[in-house]
Amino acid sequence: MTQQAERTRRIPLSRDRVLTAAVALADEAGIEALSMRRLAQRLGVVPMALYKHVANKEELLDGMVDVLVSEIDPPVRGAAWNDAVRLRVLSARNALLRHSWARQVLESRNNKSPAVLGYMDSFIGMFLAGGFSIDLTHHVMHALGSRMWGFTQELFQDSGGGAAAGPADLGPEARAAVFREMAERYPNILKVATVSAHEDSVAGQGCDDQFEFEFALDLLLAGFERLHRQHWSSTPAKP
Amino acid sequence: MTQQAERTRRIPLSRDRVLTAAVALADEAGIEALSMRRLAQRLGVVPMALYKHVANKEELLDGMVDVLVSEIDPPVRGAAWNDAVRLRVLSARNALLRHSWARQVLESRNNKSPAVLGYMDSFIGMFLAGGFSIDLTHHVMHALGSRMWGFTQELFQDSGGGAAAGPADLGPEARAAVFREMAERYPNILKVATVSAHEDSVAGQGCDDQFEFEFALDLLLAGFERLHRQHWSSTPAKP
DNA sequence: ATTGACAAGTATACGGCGTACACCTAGCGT
DNA sequence: ACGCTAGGTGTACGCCGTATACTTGTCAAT
Repeated sequence: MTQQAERTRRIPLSRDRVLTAAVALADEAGIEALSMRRLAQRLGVVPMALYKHVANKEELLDGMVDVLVSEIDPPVRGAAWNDAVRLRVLSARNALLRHSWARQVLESRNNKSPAVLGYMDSFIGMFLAGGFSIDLTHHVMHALGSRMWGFTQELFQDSGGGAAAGPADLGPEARAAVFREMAERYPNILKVATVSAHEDSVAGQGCDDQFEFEFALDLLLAGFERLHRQHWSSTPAKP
Repeated sequence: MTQQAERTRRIPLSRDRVLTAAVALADEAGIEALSMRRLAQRLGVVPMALYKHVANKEELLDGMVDVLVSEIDPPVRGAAWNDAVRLRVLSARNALLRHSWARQVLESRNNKSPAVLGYMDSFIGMFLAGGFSIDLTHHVMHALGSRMWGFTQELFQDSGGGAAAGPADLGPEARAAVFREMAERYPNILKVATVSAHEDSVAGQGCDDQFEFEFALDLLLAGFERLHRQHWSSTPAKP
């Protein structure tokens, strides 16, 4: 009976179950809250049990990236290269935005899993299918960089008030003082921050990240197209 | 005498000394080896002594970024905007390349110190001085993203052999097997990897990171220039 | 010269982390 | 019936950041 009860109650661990739980935990509690111990607890298991399914925490993170990659749509078929690339990147971005930990984890990984290599391979394939030379494709991939994953370093996401000021909200007079100091010390930041702010707040929610992302993406894609049309090559002459 | 000896032997700690030592330690031993305890040891002091000069490890890292920023050249005066931007970015890149920890630390920071804000402000100033609209400048800064700091996510820096394969060097027959499997599973990666490899190795030291960086940078700068010339605006029409 | 405030450095301890290692145990092919 | 093995356990180690409470060395005002 005890065996029976336990058998029905507890489905055995597996690499997949571990990875899925890790993703869920990181989604909910943030990547900094993802520890082997907490993950084990969530799975109703002792910490060391995880090590029967992943070699160590690094491999756990690699596995989480694989989960992420599996959520990216395959390339659309029969589209022009630029549409294909654009859609794929935006699909990756959607996956990324669903998982707040993804950017940080992707940035920290060096060794590529088969899933990651597969994604990169098929990504490269879109340019080659579009008639790009291997040479140009190579450089174009570098130029895309992390934009291939649908993200870039965000510059202005900070907490508004200048410096490492303070966590507390400020009264209106203090706000004005901060504003005045900002205007004096960082006049240019203030200009771009206010031009796009709909609220009266300094550096409010004025930045539409999605717009910024697509702006830069399209700028690059247009540049790629131009180079492709003029048969650009990194080694201009061959004797 | 004892006092005298100790006074001469030990110059007192200071925030600057702490930050400088932290930078040196991270330079030499890698960022993952930088702990408060090790840093204290290097300074001949008990760990908690550091906390009289930095609030916590986060602030230590922020301070290290400030050191980094201080190594970036100021903008050249009297140059065209694109030359100014280009030179400044490459100067930042040089500073970055001197400190292997810089990329990772910059990526992880959210709150900007005054030094960082100052750099951004003067960076923005280069575009404005070049006649860019505030609107375009804003989007252009986003498009640059981390390239402002002289880096991008490196894509191909991995350890050659596919997958999370193994740490050991392989014999020639094993190498060939890996190669064959790569060719089968990741044909496109293999193409771009081999076209730029001077050695017979797969994904050898074929990538000239500096070239790739400048390639993408110049592509973006050219795009910026085009938009500027045609008076691009994110809000095309005004009633 | 004495004192006493204050800043700099110390000592100890806590809770958390990743994970090495030895152990148990259930289920299965023989 | 038996032993192998895969999966799960218990304990322990060394590291980490840092809270708290202490000593000590310096110097200004008395």
